[in-house]
Amino acid sequence: MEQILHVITAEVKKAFMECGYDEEYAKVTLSNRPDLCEYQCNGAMAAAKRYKKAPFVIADEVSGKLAGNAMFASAESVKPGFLNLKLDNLFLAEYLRNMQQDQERFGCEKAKASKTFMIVYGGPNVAKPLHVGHLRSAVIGESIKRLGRFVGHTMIGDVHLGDWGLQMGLIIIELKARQPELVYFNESYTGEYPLEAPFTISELEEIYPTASAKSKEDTAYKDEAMQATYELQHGRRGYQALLSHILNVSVTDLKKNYQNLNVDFDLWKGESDAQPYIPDMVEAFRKDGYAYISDGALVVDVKEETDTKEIPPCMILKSDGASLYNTTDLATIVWRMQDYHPDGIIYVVDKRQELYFTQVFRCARKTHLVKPDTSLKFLGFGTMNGKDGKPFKTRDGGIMRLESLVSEINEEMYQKIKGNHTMDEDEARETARIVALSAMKYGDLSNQASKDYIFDIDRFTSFEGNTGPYILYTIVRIKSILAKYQASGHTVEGAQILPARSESEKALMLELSRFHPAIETAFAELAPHKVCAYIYGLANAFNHFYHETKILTEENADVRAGYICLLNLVKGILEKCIDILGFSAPEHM
RNA sequence: GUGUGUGUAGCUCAGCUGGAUAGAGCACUUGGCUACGGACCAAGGUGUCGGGGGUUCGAAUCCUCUCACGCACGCCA
Repeated sequence: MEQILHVITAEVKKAFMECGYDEEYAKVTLSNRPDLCEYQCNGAMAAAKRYKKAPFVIADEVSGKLAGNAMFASAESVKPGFLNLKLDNLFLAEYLRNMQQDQERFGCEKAKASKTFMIVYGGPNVAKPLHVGHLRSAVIGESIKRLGRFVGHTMIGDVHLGDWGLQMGLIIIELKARQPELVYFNESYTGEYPLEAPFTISELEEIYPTASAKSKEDTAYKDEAMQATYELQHGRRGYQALLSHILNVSVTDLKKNYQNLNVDFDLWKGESDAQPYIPDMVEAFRKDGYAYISDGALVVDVKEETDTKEIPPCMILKSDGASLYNTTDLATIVWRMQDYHPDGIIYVVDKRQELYFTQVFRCARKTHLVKPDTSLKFLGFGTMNGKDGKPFKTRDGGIMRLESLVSEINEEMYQKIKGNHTMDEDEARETARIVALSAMKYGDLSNQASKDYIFDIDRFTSFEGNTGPYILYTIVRIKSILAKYQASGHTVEGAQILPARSESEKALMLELSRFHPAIETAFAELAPHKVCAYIYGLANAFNHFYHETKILTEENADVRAGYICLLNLVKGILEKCIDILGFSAPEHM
């Protein structure tokens, strides 16, 4: 269905034209003075110059045309030249009834041109546990993916594993030092390798840091690791078998961890999947004259005349002929285009990599890895800081594992929930987990992604203010009222949303009608925080209404049923929005 | 050095892309429990929007200069 703002604008445009003014001045926006009106149009002031009339005169003429229009309760012109609009209660109620017809999308139309986007987020490394630095990418990426799907696009999420490079060589030689007798290290072995991995995930997580530390002190050890990396990348059988063990063990563990965050990926591709595409791609760069040797390395120039700063060339091969991060990322674009033909690729990555990605994007365009109309979007996010404003660390200054952070919040939430209700231990634990996830995700998503933000457990887990738990609490409260209504034997059969009977009800209904534009701009700007801002406003409007209105004890059965219909819509939209944000509400809390 | 981002109430953050008196939450003060879930609601005051200049009917928002801090700048990922 048409957005309410468009419906109103169309009506105001008509009035402008009937008065002899260009319809471009009839731009209607949400009021920034809710005490005066609900919607406003400032076009008269802009039109004043062109028509050489006082703005007030123009606004007056237009408001005269709108007088008596069934859409508006009032349309008045004010001082300098504002046009202040209030909606008719019946018009608004009918609009909401239409929204309610559609319990899936609430009348929100799908994008006219449905596109396919690949969204790259997560970015974990194999053999290394997830740490707090991985949280934002996962949380933001997941919500953008869901937002895009709701808006009507095909979103393909790819985790993009870090499974290539020196880290693999390090693991291999450390494993060799510990268990030299394993067949993987026997070069003359030609048989099948065991199906079972020679290590567990926790061993793996201990092996890597140990090897990494050794390599920093022992250059011979590091050389050996580099040699192993080289051999792995050039097809040594035993090492490749080890790589697939490492991958299997890691991915199984990663899936479990992401599942706890309600994050899932369509593709579990990694850097290693891009390797087969590198030789041909590099050869083509050479042949087509894009790549040349500079200081021994193979590079592609990516500067543009409009640059305010010298953009260094995009390096394709190091002077020793080895590939690097850039090479892998470009080759990844090759298979993405070849296998999925996306209209765009969205990278949800730490914002510090912005320069690097502009190089990659320009290189991909210049060398025609992507079509001219394929969008390459860098969605850079800021750092997650502790309460001291510095990057989030454990108490002793180390890097905190994501698992530890999650269980800390779960515990914090459990302490708040237990004992408050007639919930058994298991239910309380599960509820705490659900609410804690909302606290963590909402705490992150309610900030602009591109900015650094302060991760404050006490604030995020609070049930008051602009927090996840507050939103969930509002939903749970509505569920409780609806359940009571049903239990009392009443039904909403044949009932519908009625025109507002109070200020707070009208305000609530206006918030509901803003659902479509809120979602659409959130996706257009890749800004989940706008969804948060919307539901916070909606939850506030509901609580305000709830506080002033007797719902279940309302004596008029029609009015009562109308309230229930309204509550159903509020609940439906809140639940849809938190689903888009990537969390859910419990039954009780 | 070059580029880039940030700077809004004591704290944490919004500000619909130029509009009316700059908004929320936390904290603080006060009031409201016959609980449709009080984990809530209502009321109260707090600002040189980092600073100066400019553009215009009108600027937190656009331009310019400037200060502070962060970040990035070819063989790491």
